[in-house]
Amino acid sequence: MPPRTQHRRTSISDVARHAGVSVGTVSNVLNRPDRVSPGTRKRVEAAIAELSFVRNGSARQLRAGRITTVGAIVLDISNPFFTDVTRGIEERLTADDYTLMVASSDRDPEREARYLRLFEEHGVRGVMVVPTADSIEHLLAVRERGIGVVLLDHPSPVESVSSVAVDDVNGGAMATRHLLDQGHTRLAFLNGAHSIRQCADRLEGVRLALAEAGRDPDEALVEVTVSLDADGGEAGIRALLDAPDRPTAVFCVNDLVALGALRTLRRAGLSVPDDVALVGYDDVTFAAELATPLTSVRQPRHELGTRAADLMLRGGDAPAEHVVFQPELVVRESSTSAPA
Amino acid sequence: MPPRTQHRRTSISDVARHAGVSVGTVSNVLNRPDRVSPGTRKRVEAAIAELSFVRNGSARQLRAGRITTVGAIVLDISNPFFTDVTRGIEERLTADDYTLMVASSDRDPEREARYLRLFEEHGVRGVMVVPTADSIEHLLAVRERGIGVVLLDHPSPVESVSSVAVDDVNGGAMATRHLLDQGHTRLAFLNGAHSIRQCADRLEGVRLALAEAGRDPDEALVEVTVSLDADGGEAGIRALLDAPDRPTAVFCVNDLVALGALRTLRRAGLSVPDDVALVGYDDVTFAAELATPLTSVRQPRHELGTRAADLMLRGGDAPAEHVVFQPELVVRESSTSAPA
DNA sequence: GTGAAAGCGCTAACAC
DNA sequence: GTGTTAGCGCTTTCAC
Repeated sequence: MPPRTQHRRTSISDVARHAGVSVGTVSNVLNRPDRVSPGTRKRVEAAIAELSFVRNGSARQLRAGRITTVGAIVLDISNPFFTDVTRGIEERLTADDYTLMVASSDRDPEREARYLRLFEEHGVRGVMVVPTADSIEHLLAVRERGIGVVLLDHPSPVESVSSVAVDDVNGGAMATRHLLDQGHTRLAFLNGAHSIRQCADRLEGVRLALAEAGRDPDEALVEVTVSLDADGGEAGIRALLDAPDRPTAVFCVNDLVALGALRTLRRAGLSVPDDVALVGYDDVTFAAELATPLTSVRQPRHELGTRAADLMLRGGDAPAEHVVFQPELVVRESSTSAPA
Repeated sequence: MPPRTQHRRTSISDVARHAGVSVGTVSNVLNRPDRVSPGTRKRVEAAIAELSFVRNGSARQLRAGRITTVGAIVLDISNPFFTDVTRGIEERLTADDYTLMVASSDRDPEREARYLRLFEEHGVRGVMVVPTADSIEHLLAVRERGIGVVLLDHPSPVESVSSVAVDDVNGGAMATRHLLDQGHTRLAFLNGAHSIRQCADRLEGVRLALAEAGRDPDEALVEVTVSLDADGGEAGIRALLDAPDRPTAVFCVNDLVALGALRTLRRAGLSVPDDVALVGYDDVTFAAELATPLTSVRQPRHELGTRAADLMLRGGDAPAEHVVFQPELVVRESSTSAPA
């Protein structure tokens, strides 16, 4: 049976009494030690230690409005992309002694709204959000109430809200140009639903690069809509294998999809890259570690986070900024042979 | 220039004034709506909407002591294992309308202590901690102050502190027995530092299984100490390849290490599993998706989290519990041919 | 350098 | 059913 003594938490006045000083003095020791004479300070510090006093953050925040907490809402915390972004945020915040509360919306606008309210109740100084929907009305409302808002991995639709994003159009274009450079003419794109901004943008980039090369996107490209995981990649490749005019190159909207695609191609007896070239997106940890290392579009995940936190920590009166990072194509074996 | 109006947050008394009622009534609408007549309730709700009022959580908590926040400190939030554990925790907490604050200690006892204090200041009801060190003195101190403590992925060294863990000794033994069953006689174990409890335990399991089979662990086993990532696996295999008596089976302390091992074996022209059988640990998402699907020891990550949250949410006077889950061996191609 | 006291926004106990 | 009010623990003037 644990001795979980449920007595009242020891408060600043307990410490004051124990040290024979006033609560104001204890508060000074805690917040402006230089204002207190060394003697009393020692005494108060001893009392704090003896009673193992821990400040009540709620009271502190209620009184002082001193807010050192920031919230972040990402689409899916188990996605390595967002994990790395989060770490970037945390690293930057820690440097300024801020704390981060993270939540995952799981692409559900209701969950996003729920966490948003929760963070607001907890008096966060600001929130960094990967929006689930294109509308950011609700975020503007939050901002009206004096809470900082930074859009994560999403370009801002309005001038007044800061944002940090990666150029997905260019990412799609880079991947496509690379495949065209390798001599491929029939391309497939395993993509997610166009309602997901990243997917729509990457498609736009693909079409752009095709047009650039003088190809008609409607002819040179087969787009297959799949779920954003390995099963999606498997289904996508199955659909392509059955088609009469098999593409020689497949671009996948993320690395998990590419993983499923790779597996399925191999099982079908096709060689990557000799029969089919493959390019993924995100450059997750294991992309380089696969039996056939995967060419992938790398995004500056960590920097995305640190930069977002940067924008968050600037004063509320600083003008909004819209940062757009450029992705980088990491070429590996999965795309570097000439097509058969 | 954002209109970040820094005026005072609208409070419950603003709402009361706007609706022409008292603060008590507004509070009642918020907390016990049934106590309020439908007419006034409507009016108050309208005022809340119009002023877009959001409750001040600090004041609420300060007054009511109503604590619905729980903290979790894991070793490394970017490790898929801990991500899944965290999701399990969150899921369970959400069901009871609790909120989770997550932090990553990065195996640094100082960071652990820092977050522990922070959580305590924020008045969390309890903390779930994967301890960085074997000592849990500091956690006992926290518990003394009325805060619940549950050890995560770590068996409790004391009866009075609840814990949730997975049997790593058995996990190591299962993997080893499987390899022995396949006819292997010369085994290697790519392991981490023994100061990490999981590593020490898994080694114990390996030796146990060898002894069980009548083998002398010191003879039948080569242990190589590596870093807990893919580079570690690569280095480990390199060391083994140079050895005179190459093992025919390699057990890796986690799947990332196994990934590096797999890659390096292939590059050396060795077939997995025909030349060398391979077993990993954790059964991460991509284990099944590799060109040679990886046999791995699966841990009930999600359940580990939900169970820990369960223990956390029980009343403070419930007796401590020590839950130990059993891992499960997931057999795939990387270990299922007879040795060459 | 130190103490006294006001009050942050809220909930709950108690009047009416 | 609704209003009034006392604090929760803290920071911060403002006296002394």
